[in-house]
Amino acid sequence: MDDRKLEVLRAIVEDYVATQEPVGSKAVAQRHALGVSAATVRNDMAYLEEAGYIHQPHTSAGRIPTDKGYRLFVDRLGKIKPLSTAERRAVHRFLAEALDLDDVVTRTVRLLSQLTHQVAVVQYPSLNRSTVRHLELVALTPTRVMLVMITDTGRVEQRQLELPAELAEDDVLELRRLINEQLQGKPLADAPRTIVELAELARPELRSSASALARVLLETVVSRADERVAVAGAANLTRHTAYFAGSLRPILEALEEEVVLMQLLGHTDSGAMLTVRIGDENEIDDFRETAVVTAGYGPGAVVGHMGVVGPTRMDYPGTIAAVRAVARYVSEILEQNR
Amino acid sequence: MDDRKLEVLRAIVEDYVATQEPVGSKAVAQRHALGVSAATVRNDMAYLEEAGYIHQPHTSAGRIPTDKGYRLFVDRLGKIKPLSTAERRAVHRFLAEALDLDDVVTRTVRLLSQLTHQVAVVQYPSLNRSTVRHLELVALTPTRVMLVMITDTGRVEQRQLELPAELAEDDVLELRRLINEQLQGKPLADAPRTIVELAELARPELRSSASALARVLLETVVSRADERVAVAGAANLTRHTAYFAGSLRPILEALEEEVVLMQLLGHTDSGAMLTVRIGDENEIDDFRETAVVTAGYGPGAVVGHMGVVGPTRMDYPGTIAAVRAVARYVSEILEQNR
DNA sequence: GACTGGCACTCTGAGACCGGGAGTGCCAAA
DNA sequence: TTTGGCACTCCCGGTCTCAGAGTGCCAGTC
Repeated sequence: MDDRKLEVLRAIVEDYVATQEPVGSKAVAQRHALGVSAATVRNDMAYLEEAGYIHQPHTSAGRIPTDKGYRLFVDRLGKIKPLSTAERRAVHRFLAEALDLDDVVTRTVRLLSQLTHQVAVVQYPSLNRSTVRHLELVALTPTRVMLVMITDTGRVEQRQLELPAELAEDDVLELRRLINEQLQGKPLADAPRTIVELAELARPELRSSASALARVLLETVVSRADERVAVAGAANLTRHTAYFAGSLRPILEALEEEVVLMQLLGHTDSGAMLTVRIGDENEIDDFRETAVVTAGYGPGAVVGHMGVVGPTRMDYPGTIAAVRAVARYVSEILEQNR
Repeated sequence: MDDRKLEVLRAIVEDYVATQEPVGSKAVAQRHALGVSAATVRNDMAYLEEAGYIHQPHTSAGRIPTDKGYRLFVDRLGKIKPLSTAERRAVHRFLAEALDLDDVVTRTVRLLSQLTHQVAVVQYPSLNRSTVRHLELVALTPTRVMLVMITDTGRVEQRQLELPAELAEDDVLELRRLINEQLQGKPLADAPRTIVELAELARPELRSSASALARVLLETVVSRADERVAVAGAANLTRHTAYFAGSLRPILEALEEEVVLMQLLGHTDSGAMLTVRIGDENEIDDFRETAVVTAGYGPGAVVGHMGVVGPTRMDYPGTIAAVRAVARYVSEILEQNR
């Protein structure tokens, strides 16, 4: 395809994103100093439409990019526009103040939504990809203990459980020592194997308690594993109220379903640090009219994902830059806290 | 005021809530076997309008209740309609499965929003009204500890802090003993006084660490105190999209502001177990077009609030019944777990 | 005095109609 | 390959009309 045709496509995408209105040949020829007349642009547009990159809502209207058009724009045309230094500084300052992981996640999700004016979604560091830093047992009553697990990413999970037998103070300490010996420093993905052996290693008197513990640990690691997600900026969806028309409700509903959000963030192109999914590329039906920009984050390896959801007619260069910058900085913070 | 006039008002409220359209004299006379003609109803309506309970969007339209009209309805006319036994059983079953407090709150807020088809808001048990069950110190590194606080309502707060000096294992145990001695079983509202004395009670070598701990404890108790709130069912707002017209965004935004939500739940009529605030009765501007139904909950004394937010044209009897039932059952659960 | 049927009046909302304007496709010429 | 010109299409916003719903008021009845 012609270089100029690509320029025309870029012009259409940029103008449409800016004005929210179909853009005509005349506007393109005038505003984007292509050095050709509107008639020429019309020819190019006819080609682009034929090829499926743009379409007309009706005869005698301007053109609108299709999903395929946005895709081409993102892949080849959009020059990522880096954040302004002021923005960059604000991001750093805001995130640096975070006290602990919860705080980091909460601040991140707010920041992302404000920066992009879209809905932001941040996954807590996946337990599967973390290692155990420490396990603590707190006796609440003789038969009730609280299990606290702290990972290298700073995530803290806590569960309470009822024990089959009363435990003395020393017993608690022994169990604590035992589970820490078995799990400390180990990646949680490998934990299930180790956990099942726990009961056997305990003194006979502690067997039943140890296996109760093991059961809860397994549950925490396996079933609850990735479920935590933070969302912010849902109000931004109303900016595009015309766009989403009647379909606002299903999106709001989907945003409250952790499972759905995990899918949304999860399907990342292996390898790529940043993924953009546009319209029909989303496998979840409710998001067929949206674009999703996600990035992995983590100290070294990826331990979680974050991203934003908006209309396909979004400012891709700006959004991509914001998501990437924030993901990188959060990774740095996790690195430091390790 | 005439008994029949009240009946007319009830009819208008009920029909308007059901149909979302202004209701005329004929409809009232026909559907609500009042035994009088439409003309008579018209006279009553003229009176009700004069008195400010209803109004006409324009001449030649039916009548719509005003905030004042809803208020009268709620105070004197709406017979609370109890939940069906099926619903009641579902509530019990769903909440009984909760594993810990987080789970209770999450389930409660979902339940409320599903039961009422509105946005539900649930405050975590206020720290100010809880007592300390246990405090735990977990050494993460020689100079970093995690402080875990567990209250009688099952709420768990955890914070990490950097210490000014290295601590030996015994030191940690001693500090733990110290803070537990000082705080265990005490209401957190009284805690600040006790906390400031902490440092003085510690051995000289531990003073600096103890005061760092005290500082974090104070922060947790005072500034973070009531800030936790859970929200669900925002998607339900779109049901009333016509009603909220352009004002959907501010409401969505307000729902993400914990401070605002706390105000919304906080201003409860002293004494009353259940509060209904209609339209202008809400002190927060963004909620001037909504109705808010809130109830306190807690084992014995009130430790937190929950409620729903919806359009003033809501099903008050049903909503009130649902909020009350759920609040009661959550209170029971907290009672059991105490 | 309270209620009722009748009637004239008002106002909205939906549909029909219309003209301007934006944008197109195509063609012949450069 | 590009361009200016031109006929054509279709939306959008405005005006107009009309039926329908609902009212207020009045005079008559119980």
